[in-house]
Amino acid sequence: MKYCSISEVSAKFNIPESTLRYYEKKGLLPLIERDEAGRRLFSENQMTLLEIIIYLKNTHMPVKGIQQYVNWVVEGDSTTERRLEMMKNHKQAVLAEISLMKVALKAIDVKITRYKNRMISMNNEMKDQLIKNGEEEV
Amino acid sequence: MKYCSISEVSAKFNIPESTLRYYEKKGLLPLIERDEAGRRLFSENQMTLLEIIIYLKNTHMPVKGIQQYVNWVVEGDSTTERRLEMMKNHKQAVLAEISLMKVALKAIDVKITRYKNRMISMNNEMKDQLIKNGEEEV
DNA sequence: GGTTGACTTAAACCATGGTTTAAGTCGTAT
DNA sequence: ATACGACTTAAACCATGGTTTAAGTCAACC
Repeated sequence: MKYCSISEVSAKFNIPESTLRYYEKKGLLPLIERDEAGRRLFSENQMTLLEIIIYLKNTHMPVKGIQQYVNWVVEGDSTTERRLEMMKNHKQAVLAEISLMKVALKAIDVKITRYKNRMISMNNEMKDQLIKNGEEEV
Repeated sequence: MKYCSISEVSAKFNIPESTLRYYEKKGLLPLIERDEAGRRLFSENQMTLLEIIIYLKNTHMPVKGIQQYVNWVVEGDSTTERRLEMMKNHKQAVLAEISLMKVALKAIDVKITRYKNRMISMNNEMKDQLIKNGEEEV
């Protein structure tokens, strides 16, 4: 089993060390061992857990939810059903959020189209103006 | 032009009145008129703006960004190009976020599958145990 | 004409999710 | 042996995005 220091984990996952300490304190990263000097040693398992924590964060699960999930992981197989329920619910929440974002994207696209067209007509008006000025000057 | 009171807007968009007041204070809802008694009157235009603000919030644009956008809207056609750029950038950010979420969803699906299978095997083990006990009792 | 109910304000308060600071301990390279 | 860099802790601090509170105004109904 290979262990990583906090700086290695920080570099690997691109997460500040302060955040990793904060996650430990909040119970998101449980049972981290220490070396003789008291420095954290992250096991493979913990890094795998960190990976899923990052996925849960990327899908906006609040820290408290992740905390609950991690507690259940630590508790072991007796919590499998609760974890299954949690992940199923979370999946639905994420799907709902994604579709909300997609609806918003459409509205944003409408804006983009409108602004593009406005740019074009403003451009045309400028040209017309130049031509008109040209005629008047001839 | 029809105007709405704050309670009507709150009900229509399902946003607390306190939040609408906060948005006004932060400059997200500019130029709101008042009746003789000092109560807010939301115009059609402002409600259209509120709708796009909600879309921008749903796609996680920070209040400061929305503020900037609204300032440009108020400023008028001379800011069309900047608004176009902003919306194009924001669209890319949203697409990136959605794809991050979709990657996470796959990891969540893996968990769901794993937990389902574990439930099944735990179930089977229980049945085996029952059968074994049955045989021993015969 | 007094009590409701809907609104107003400024300012204090809150939750979330970290980040920063200060003071101190190791282990190693010079 | 000492200086340096990497780490430790607890506690204070911060940004974001609201929400709540307290004190007051107004219009309308009874």
